[in-house]
Amino acid sequence: MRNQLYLFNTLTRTKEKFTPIHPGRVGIYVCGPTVYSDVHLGNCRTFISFDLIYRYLLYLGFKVRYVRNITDAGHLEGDRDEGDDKFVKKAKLEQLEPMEIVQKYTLGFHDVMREFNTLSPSIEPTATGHISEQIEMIKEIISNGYAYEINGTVYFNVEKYNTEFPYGQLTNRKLEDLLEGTRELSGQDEKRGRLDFALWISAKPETLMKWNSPWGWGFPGWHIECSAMSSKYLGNTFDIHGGGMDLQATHHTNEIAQSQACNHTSPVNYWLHTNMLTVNGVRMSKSAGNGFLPGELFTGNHPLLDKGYSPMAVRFFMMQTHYRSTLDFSNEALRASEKGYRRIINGLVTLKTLVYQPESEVQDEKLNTEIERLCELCYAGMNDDFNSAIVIANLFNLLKYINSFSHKIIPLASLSETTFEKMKTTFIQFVEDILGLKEEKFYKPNLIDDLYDILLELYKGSKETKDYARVDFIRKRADAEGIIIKDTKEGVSWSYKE
RNA sequence: GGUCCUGUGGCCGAGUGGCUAGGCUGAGCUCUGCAAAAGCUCCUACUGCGGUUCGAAUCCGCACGGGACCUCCA
Repeated sequence: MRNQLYLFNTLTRTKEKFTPIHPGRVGIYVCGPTVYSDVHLGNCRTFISFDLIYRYLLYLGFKVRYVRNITDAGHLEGDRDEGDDKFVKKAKLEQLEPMEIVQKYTLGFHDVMREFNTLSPSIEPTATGHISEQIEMIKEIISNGYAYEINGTVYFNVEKYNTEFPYGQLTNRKLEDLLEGTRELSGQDEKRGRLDFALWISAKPETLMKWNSPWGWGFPGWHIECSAMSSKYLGNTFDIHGGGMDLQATHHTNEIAQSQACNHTSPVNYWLHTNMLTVNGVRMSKSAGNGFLPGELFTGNHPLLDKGYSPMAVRFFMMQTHYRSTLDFSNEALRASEKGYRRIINGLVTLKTLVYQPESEVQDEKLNTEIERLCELCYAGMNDDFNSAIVIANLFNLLKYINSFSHKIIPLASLSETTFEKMKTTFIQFVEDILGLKEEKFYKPNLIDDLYDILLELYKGSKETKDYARVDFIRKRADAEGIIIKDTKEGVSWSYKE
């Protein structure tokens, strides 16, 4: 394990040295998507950022249990603890069963995550699969005196909780300030406190997704699922909890309160929050309607896009920025990243072909030191709160040398074999294993067809100049690849060898 | 209104109390049949005004600009 990992803890608003609860093991929970519609690029950024974090923890040799949930129930529209569940609303719209919606968008989400080359979490629990755990937790919170039931709905008593624990700790806010930002309770409200939130919501007759509970038929509130599932799989106190910054004030604040009220302990040691993706300076969000779907981005089929950008170019684009900074989306920025990504990958391919051959030449002491230094800077970058931007900058610095070696501008033998190996493994591991970038050979869908066309043109040209040696060569090589080149009356074409 | 964050070169983006990240773009050079790639060089910034300091873009204050959260959202 290299040096020490530091990470920015939202709870303390400082960069802290990372010390896992159990040496060598890390438990991490990340709030996953609500699968009632397609994930947009902003959602993807969070998951890609945590993929980087997960990958680096693995790289450091930790045994990591990475839990990322799927929210497939109980997520209300609006803040009044009434009205339909998002899934039901969408289901009515699409004339589908709620679980059909869940299935459709869960699969879609997984496809997108795969395109972005993210590693799968260790456990991907669903809210609907953990209803009883949530009910048990709510029961415990009630019996501990932090929640009350009214007409089949259970509310968390924030003001009472706040007398013992700092409710607004995660966003550094006092209860009075929070209260100031909320509306007066109207006569329709049944909850007692303005900040109280629902743990369990009573079902209406038309509610489709409902479960029986001690408080009657209903469904769980949004926040309780994460508390229930994180404690189930990671314990009452675990190492890292992550999510987008937009979840900090409400969802995560409530999660802490629930877990504390239930388990009498603070649930998480390190809270990590990723920043937002913006479009023209404004946050990308579902409600703002400025979200890009990954598919639109890949194909370029969107009014704001000049062209399509490949998944790896987009991943690289995100990696060039630190996860806690906002990232502004523009064609110009994306184009720049696309080029940068290709340079890195070309370098990667080049590097893999480089073979060290010691020569009698004198080694360059300073060069060895410099290369070693650049390698160390990559580790230092990641250890400093997963600063992938620093890593990439230093990879480019290394790339300059890699290209110089490859072009024999600098003789490779001026490096010691140890330094060469270090450069090689550092570059390859950082690009592939940590940043999660891979060579996209054929992200251009028609590339192979186009290459056939080129081949056939060469073939035709060779026939015209009666270069039969070349003609035979092309045909033989194509045949070896399982492709038959045919001269027909209509012209030259090819088919698969039968 | 409340609570915060932020303002870096043509663009995107790191970072730090003094040792000028990096990428993209543009210009030039080397190499080169042409081209590409690659290497080298140049364009060298930190919103404005004060203050602290031997020294600040980096710390503090004020002003202005941008944004987030406080309501569903990664």
